[in-house]
Amino acid sequence: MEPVSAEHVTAFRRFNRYFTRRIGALDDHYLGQDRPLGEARLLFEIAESAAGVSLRELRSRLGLDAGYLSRMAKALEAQGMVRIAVHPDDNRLRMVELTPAGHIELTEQQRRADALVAHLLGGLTDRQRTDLTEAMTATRRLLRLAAITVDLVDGASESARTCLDAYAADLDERFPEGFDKSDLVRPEEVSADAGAFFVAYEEGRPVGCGALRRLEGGVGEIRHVWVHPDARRLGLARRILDALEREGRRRAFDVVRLDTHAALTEAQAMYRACGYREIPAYVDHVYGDHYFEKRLRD
Amino acid sequence: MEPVSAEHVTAFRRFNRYFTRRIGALDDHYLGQDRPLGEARLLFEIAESAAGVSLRELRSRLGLDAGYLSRMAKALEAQGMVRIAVHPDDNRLRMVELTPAGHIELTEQQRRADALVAHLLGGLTDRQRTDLTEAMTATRRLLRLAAITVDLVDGASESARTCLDAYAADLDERFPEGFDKSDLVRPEEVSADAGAFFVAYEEGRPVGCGALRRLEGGVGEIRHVWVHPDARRLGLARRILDALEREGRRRAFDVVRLDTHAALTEAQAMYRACGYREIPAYVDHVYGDHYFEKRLRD
DNA sequence: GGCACTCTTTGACTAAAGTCAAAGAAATAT
DNA sequence: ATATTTCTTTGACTTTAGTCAAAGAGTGCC
Repeated sequence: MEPVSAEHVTAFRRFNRYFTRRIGALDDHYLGQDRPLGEARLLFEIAESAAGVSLRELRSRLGLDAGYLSRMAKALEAQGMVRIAVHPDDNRLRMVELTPAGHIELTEQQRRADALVAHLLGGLTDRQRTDLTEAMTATRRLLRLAAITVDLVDGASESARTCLDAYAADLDERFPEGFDKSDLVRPEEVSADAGAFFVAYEEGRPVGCGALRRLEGGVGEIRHVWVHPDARRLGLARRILDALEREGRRRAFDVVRLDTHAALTEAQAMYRACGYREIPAYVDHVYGDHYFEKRLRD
Repeated sequence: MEPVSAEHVTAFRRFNRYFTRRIGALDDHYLGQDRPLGEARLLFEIAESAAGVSLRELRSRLGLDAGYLSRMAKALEAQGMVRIAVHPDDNRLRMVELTPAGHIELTEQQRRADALVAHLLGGLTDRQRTDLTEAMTATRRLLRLAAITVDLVDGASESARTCLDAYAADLDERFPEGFDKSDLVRPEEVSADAGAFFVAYEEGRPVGCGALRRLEGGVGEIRHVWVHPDARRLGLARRILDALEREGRRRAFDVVRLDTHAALTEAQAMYRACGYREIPAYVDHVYGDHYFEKRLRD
C-alpha cells in the first residue's frame, strides 16, 4: 500500500470540516422538528423500513440501549406517529410502523429539506449545478470505495456463503444456459493450504468476494470474483483482485490463472487492464469461455 | 434565476446523507477525547484564535448561553487547558487562551484525526486519492459559491466601507503608480436614484462588492467590482456582475460601461467572457486603461 | 416439562447540554 | 454624576441522552 501524502490528508480534513460545519447542518434530515434528535432519528429510521420494523432491528441499526429505545418508541406512539404491534410469528418481538400522521410529518420534513437545498443551489447557474452534482458523485464513489475493507475469511463462513449464493443467482440470470451451483468452490478448497477466500465489507455488509485456489506447483487459480450490484462501478473488483494477487505472492505462486464466461465482457476488459493476458484453456471449466493468466513475479 | 431541478436536489441530499452519516463522524475533530462535546468544541474554537479570544466573541461564534459558556470556560481552566485573563483595555471582557498543556492536547488530537484519515485513504491507490482530492476541491468550491449571497446595501454601510477600504488597499499594492482613495465612489453616488451598491457575504462576512452608478440617460457605470483574496477563483465576480446587470435592467438602463486598469488582466478576460466589448474611453478615468460596455437589452 | 435464551419493559440512576433570571462590575452615553 | 448598557458570574432549574440491572413474557430445544 502506497503511503498517504500529507497533502491528501489535509485536503480531506479541510473538506470535511467545511462540509460538516457549514453544509451538513443545513440539510439535516432531522431538521426543523420540535422533537429531540434521538426521537427524530428513530422516526426517520422507522420510516426508512416501509413495511414495519422490529424494535430489535432498530436497536441494532441505531446502536441504542434496549430500555432507551423502548421508551422513545412509546413516546412516539403516544404522539400518534407510530403504531406498535406484536409480531405475528414471534410474540416476543414488537413491530413498529408509521401511522398516516407520521407519514405526513415526514413528508413535510422532506419537503422543507428539499426547499432548503433548492434555495442553496439557487445561487448557482445550471451549469454549475451539474458540475457540483458530478463532483459530489465522484467524491461519494471514491469515499465508498475507500471505506470498503477486503478481508480474508473462512470459506465456510456466513459472509462467504452469502456472497457465493448471490454470485450464483447473479450468474444464473446472466448466462443464457443458467448456472449450476455445483461449479462453486467447496469451503475446503479455499481453506488453509489449499486456498483463500476474501470478502469485501461495506459498513459490515458483504458486498463482494473472490477466491484463490492452489493448482499444481506454483500456480494459483482465481475464482468467483463478484461485486454486489449496489457496489458496482466503484472499482471494487480491482481491489479484490489486488488482495487475491497479494495473497498469491504471499504463497509464493509464480502465476495466477482464471477463466471467465463470454457473457461477462466487462470482467474480461478489467482482467486485461489489470495485466492479465489471454491463454489457451488450462483446464476444461463448464462456464469457461476465456482463460487468462498473470505472472506475479518477474 | 433558473429553477433548480429535482435531480440536483436529490443528488445533493444523497451526498449529504452519506457524508454526514458515514464520513463526517469519522474525522470529527472533537474525536477521541474523554471530554464532553461542548467542552471539546469550545477548546477547539479557542485554539483557532491564536492570540486569545474574548468570551463574548466565543459566545457569538458558538451561539452559546453566557452562563453555560462561563462555566465551561472555568472547567477548562481548572483542567489547565486554558488561561483566562481580564482584557487590558476593557475590564468587563475576559480573554481566553490555550496553555501549553492545551496546545499539547490539541496537537495530539490532530495527529489522531490525521491518522484516521490516512487509514481511510489507505484503501485507495495514489491515483484515486488525487481524484478524490480534486473532486472534493470542486465540490467545496461550488458549495462555497452557492452559500454566498449578494445583497443590495447602503453605500455608507459598514460592509460597504470595509469592502472599499480592502479594495483600495488591494489596488494600491497592484498598481505600479499606487491607488488614491479619492477615486472611490461617494456613498451618495450609489444611493437611491443615483446608483446601487452590492456586497457579497460569506457566512456573514463581506467578501466582495460592486457598485452601479447612473451616468447620463440610459447609461449605467459599473465600478469597484472586487473579491476578497479568500474568495477568489470561486466564480464570485461573475455573480456580482450578474447582480449589477440585473439591477441595471431594473433601472431600465440600455447599456452599462466600465473601465479597468492594465494590471488587472484577469478582470479584462472576465468582462469579455461575460459579453462586454472594448470601446473607446467614454470618460477620462485616472486608472482607466481599458473601457468596456455591454448592452442590457436587445 | 424444564432450561437456556431472546426480547422487551420498567425503575433508578447519571452526565451532558442548555435555559432563565438576578446581580455585580465596568464602560458609555447623556 | 447619573442612567443605561455591556459583559460576566452565579444559582436554580429543565430536558435530553444514555446506562444498568432486574424482571416478565415468550421461544426453541432436549
